[in-house]
Amino acid sequence: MPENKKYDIKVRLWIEEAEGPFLGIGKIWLLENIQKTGSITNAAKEMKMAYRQAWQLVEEMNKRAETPLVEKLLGGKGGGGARLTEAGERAITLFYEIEKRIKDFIEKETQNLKF
Amino acid sequence: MPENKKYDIKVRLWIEEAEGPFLGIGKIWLLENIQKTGSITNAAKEMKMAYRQAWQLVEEMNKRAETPLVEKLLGGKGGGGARLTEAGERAITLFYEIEKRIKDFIEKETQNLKF
DNA sequence: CATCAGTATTCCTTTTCAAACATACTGAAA
DNA sequence: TTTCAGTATGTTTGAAAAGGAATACTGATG
Repeated sequence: MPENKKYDIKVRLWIEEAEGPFLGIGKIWLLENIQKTGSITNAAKEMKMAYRQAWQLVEEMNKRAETPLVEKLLGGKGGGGARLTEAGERAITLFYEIEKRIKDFIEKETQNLKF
Repeated sequence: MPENKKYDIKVRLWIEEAEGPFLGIGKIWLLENIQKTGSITNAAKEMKMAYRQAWQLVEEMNKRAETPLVEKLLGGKGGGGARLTEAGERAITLFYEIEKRIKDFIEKETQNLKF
């Protein structure tokens, strides 16, 4: 009688666009942190990620979405900041919705895997 | 009227086990090539991957499956070789089955994404 | 018109991780 | 008992990505 290890299915999903991967869970987290902190700088700190990279991700998202997901405020009181556009907020919601549907499906459909 | 880019959902799935990721599409391809060529060396060549790495992947798979997926033949005429065990063959089938079910589901469930 | 905090951007260092290299080991068969 | 092709394994190298570090830019506000 074999010792019966436990195996389960993991899945990672992302939105793809003509030029390649467009939006995955990493960028979604970044969006959430921008929403929460009001700036790219603080979002990056929160995630222990370099500002440089966070900024690049935002650039890419904005360029490749039909309409920008993040609105950036330059200069002024507090130096500026960043906040989500409506499209940005919708992106978060939509992503999690899709993810949940898929994960629920997987949980239902796959059990007792053996290798 | 916006230019309507096309977005779709991509998914990558793998089998997870206590110690982490256990079996994804990369290892499945390796299994298939071992099956096809009869050795790790030739499978690796086929995939333009270093023998060393292919061998390590096989080791890992074998250790972490309940029963080895690849049987290795050492020395002898032709130097030996490798072939799939029954468990190895089942792994391939099972993996693709699960993948197909999930991808079909995604295709049905998600269309007209907008960002 | 100086300040200030966040955005924008370049450059350089470090880390990581894959690929390449090198070298034993194995055992059937001639 | 030599050959041979594949397995087994350590070491080295190198390229790409991540991670700082440094610097300029922006504009509301006092």
